[in-house]
Amino acid sequence: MPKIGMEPIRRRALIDAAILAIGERGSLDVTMSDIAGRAGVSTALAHHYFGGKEDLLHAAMRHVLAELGGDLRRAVAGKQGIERVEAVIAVNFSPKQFQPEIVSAWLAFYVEAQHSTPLRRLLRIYARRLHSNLLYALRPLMADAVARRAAEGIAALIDGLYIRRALKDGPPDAASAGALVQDYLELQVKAERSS
Amino acid sequence: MPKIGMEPIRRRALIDAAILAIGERGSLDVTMSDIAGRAGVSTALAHHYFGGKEDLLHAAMRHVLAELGGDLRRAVAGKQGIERVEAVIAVNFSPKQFQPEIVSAWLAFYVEAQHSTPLRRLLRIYARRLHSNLLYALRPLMADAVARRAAEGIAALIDGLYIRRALKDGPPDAASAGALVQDYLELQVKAERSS
DNA sequence: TTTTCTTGATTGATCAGTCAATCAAAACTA
DNA sequence: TAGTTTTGATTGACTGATCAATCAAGAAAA
Repeated sequence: MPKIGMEPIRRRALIDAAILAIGERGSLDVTMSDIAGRAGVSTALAHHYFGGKEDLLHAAMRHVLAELGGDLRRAVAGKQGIERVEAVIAVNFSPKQFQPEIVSAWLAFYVEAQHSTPLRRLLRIYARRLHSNLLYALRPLMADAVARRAAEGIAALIDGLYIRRALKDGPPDAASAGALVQDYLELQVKAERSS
Repeated sequence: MPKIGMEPIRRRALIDAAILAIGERGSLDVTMSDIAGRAGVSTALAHHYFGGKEDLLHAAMRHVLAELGGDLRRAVAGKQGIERVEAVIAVNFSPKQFQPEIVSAWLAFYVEAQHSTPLRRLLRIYARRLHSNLLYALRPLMADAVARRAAEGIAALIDGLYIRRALKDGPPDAASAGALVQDYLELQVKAERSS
């Protein structure tokens, strides 16, 4: 039943399968055979479309990153100040992004980035964008040094809550995890007002 | 030059080598041959003393955990309230614990714990102890619900800063990472006093 | 001599990656 | 239209490399 124009369909199926496999296993230590099987094709086809395992894994990571990046861009569009920060937090704890499989995949990519320069570069770009996003929104609300620290803290809190989610430890639901970060933000803003 | 009583020496050397290897690689995906080589022995000897790879890795993790646990117990001994919380924070960002290799090893263990029940159990025990430690110290300082949230937040912040350390992102030195958590603690305490 | 420590060599399993062959739609031709 | 060729899609079978685990044998103390 081969038809023309299968390529984009297969690529997408393989990427989705890879993310799911990585998310379930919690690490990049998955076999091509597992991924291909989930996508309903042979390993040879995965190699045909992606070249090698690394390429497929990197494509999967780029997909996860682009997905979050897109959500983030849409969420902050036109927003300023505290509303903008709240939007950033909300996206990170949205049902779509805070899914256990996606969170686990993130953690796996973080680990891999430690010894893969291209992956680290990708993550660095995303981290920088998040940071400047937060900083831009926080600067009108507080002194520069405080804003920098707050941005740093929010980013770290999000990462920490992601880890704890992957381990099924910590706050069980997205809502209370998000509330915890919101609370941190409010504390910083209040402290600044009373100074 | 085999002598008697080598066992403890070799075990220790192999565990140290394993931690170093895991820390450098940033994941548990290290070979017995690598570990044994670092310890200056053959792979066969590693199997002789530890049975299998898993056992050695678990022993390494238990060692890292025991080390931090010991430091923690010593640090909080006799301390109460805010001093106790500060001691907990200080230990987590001490030069010994915040070393890049140790931090990377932690991250690797976190990842592995996602699909290893015994490892998850070990981590869970440690996490609980940390949590109740913080809670016990925070309760006199603030309302119960607030104390719980603060404990949750401090733990998540520490984890988040560990991740960022492993990725060489975020605050570069232990001091400013620790200061960030201290700042969070102070905000919570101040907010409580003014309510 | 016995016991403890140690290893080289080997085995078996797992996997990424390759390749030549198949299949079926699409495009072309008479 | 009917037949033929081309082309993209797809796979099973194979290869080579890596690695955990085993084992029987050797070397040095006791």
